[in-house]
Amino acid sequence: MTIRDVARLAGVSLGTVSNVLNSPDLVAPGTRRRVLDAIAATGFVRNTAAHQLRGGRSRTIGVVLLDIANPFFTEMVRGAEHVLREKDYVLMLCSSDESAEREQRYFRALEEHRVDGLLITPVDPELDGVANLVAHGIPTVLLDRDGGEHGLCSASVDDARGAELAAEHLFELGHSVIAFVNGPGTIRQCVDRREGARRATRRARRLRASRLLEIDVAALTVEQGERAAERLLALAPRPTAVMCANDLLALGVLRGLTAAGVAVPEDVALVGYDDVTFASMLSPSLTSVRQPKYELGAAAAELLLQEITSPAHEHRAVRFEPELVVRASSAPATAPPRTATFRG
Amino acid sequence: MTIRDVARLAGVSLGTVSNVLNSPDLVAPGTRRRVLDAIAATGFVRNTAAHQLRGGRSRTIGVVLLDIANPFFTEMVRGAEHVLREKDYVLMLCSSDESAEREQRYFRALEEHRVDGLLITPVDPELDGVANLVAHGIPTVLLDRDGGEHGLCSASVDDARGAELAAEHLFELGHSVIAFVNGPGTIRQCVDRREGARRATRRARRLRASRLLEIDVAALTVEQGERAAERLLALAPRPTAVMCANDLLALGVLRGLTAAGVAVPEDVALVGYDDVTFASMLSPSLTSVRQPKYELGAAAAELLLQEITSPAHEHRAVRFEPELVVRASSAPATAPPRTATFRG
DNA sequence: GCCGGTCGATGAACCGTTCCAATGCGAGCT
DNA sequence: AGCTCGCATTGGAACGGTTCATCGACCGGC
Repeated sequence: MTIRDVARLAGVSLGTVSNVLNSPDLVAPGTRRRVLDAIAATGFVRNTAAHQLRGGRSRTIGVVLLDIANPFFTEMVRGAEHVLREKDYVLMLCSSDESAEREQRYFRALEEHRVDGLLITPVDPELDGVANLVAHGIPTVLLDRDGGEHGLCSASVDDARGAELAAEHLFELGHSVIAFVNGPGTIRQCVDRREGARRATRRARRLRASRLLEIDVAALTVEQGERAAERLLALAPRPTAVMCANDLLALGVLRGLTAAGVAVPEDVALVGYDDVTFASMLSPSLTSVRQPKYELGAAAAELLLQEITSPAHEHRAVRFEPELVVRASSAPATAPPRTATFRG
Repeated sequence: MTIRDVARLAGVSLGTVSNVLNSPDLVAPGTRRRVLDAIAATGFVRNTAAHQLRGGRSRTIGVVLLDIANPFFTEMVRGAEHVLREKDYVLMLCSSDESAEREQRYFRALEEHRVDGLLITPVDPELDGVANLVAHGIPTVLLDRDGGEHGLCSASVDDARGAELAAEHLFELGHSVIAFVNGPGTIRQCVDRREGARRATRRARRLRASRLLEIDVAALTVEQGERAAERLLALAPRPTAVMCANDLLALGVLRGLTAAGVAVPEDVALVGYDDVTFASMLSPSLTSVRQPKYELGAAAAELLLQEITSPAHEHRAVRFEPELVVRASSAPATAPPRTATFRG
């Protein structure tokens, strides 16, 4: 069913049908009626490819994520989708699964599809793959990465600030020795969060003796958290509070401590990071740092729309503030600290 | 950068460039070299729209989900993506958010984009919106819905069987009175799971006195689970085992029982459904019914590929078996049943 | 009766690629 | 030399819409 079939049925030229579709006010009401009837009768569906070929936009946005099954990313996608569907955009969603080669393949495919813009969580922190796309003039916005230094639009969260909030919270509760169970330095987020925790510690030290004991683990998993709990119990001085680089680690620590007979929050206060869905469902419910995921995606989409519509465009790196959600797992320090509770 | 620019630079006709791209063996090695060099020099990227217009496929699959932020769906998408990316397909992902109107809008957009096929979790169980697409001849496969009765391909899980497994497991552990905390009858899954639980109960009754106490709640949430726990404790005869229509309910029940001083699994055995990530992380770790989500998506994608490539195609409704994952929350019944443990 | 202007409709060019019939050319055969 | 054959390459039509210059009809004014 083409525009030509519609024209024939309505007894007009194909140009007129096109006008009915694109600028209806140019067409006389009677003719317009007849054409619309013919469209309904034929079940005509406009062909985006032809539209696009003649110089129009593709009404398509490419989204390349590290992992499509990760709720953090999908919540961002949801935010982006809600913004973009208002403008009749459709998302082409690709999961690079953290493979640079696969990412490159997808970039290529999206370029061939002539997407109007791209939302990317890049595999390579140096943005090698992305540079190519930008050089080709495809509007691009980074997700969950600061693109400022590369002159790109981006929407990201201040990870240092999040860890700072967590540490600050624990110091303010009266804890003076805090353990920070952190992931490997190869992960940017871990590096940033360490920086934030240290910053808070430096500030706390001005008020009273304060220490941050850093415990690095190999991965951000529950199992690693359980192992970290064992190491925690052997520490001297023994921390009365623990913060973790993410909620899975925190859950592991919680299990490890509970198994060893250490009560949370009575003996040790615990704070996670990410505020995943189940954080609020644990017993005790977990204090955690929430990232504005939906807003992140929505903001990135807005930036992209701006970049698409206005060619001369000032690149902006939007940075969001994380939020500390205080729940039951973090209680004030008992005075004096009940270090005796630990079984070395 | 078009194929014409490449042709000019290489000093050949545009037909030759097309041949280099599509059937390289038709072109003399020397010429091929020159053309490839020219392609590299110009940075030429093939335009899918033009390709598609000329009669090719769009290499695009539309995926319409109820909720893109729901891990159940995204895990399916991951399975589908892994299959489809091997064939150089890109996914157009749309979240209907359970709105029929929005779903319809997306269907329309995907049709205009001339997707080669569709993967759908339909909003309307009667498939009103989908019928239109099928009539237009767009290959369509249903996800997580049985399409057999509508003559459609589909990949779904046998929900009745899952609940049957759960109930069977509890009866086999020696429990004779089981409570089933189920969601509203407007949700297909809840209806099917009820059916399965009843089936298992009928069978258990042949061996010895067995009862299924059905407790219906308004929604599949943690909060509703907690409320259900209160109702559970007031039941007579008192169940020694509880199965739930999903893991959130189970978590709520767990919290409710624990708060009332009832121990799981010592006093009451507990089984969930879905096996969400945190099910294994709870204390006690939750016995649950796992659905082969990834396989579901992958199978749907395979079916779709078949339907796309072979025009005369026998529609198939693939049905997966769920799997019971036994963990710590379900223990054998103590004999005689320690109903005294309950505080009415 | 002629002119200018407006409104509505027309049709051809164009977008970038694919596909196919046609062409050119050299080798091999009679 | 004339012919056929095969290979490499070419040129142009086609895909389905959009855009725009153009055209025709009609009306009012002089």
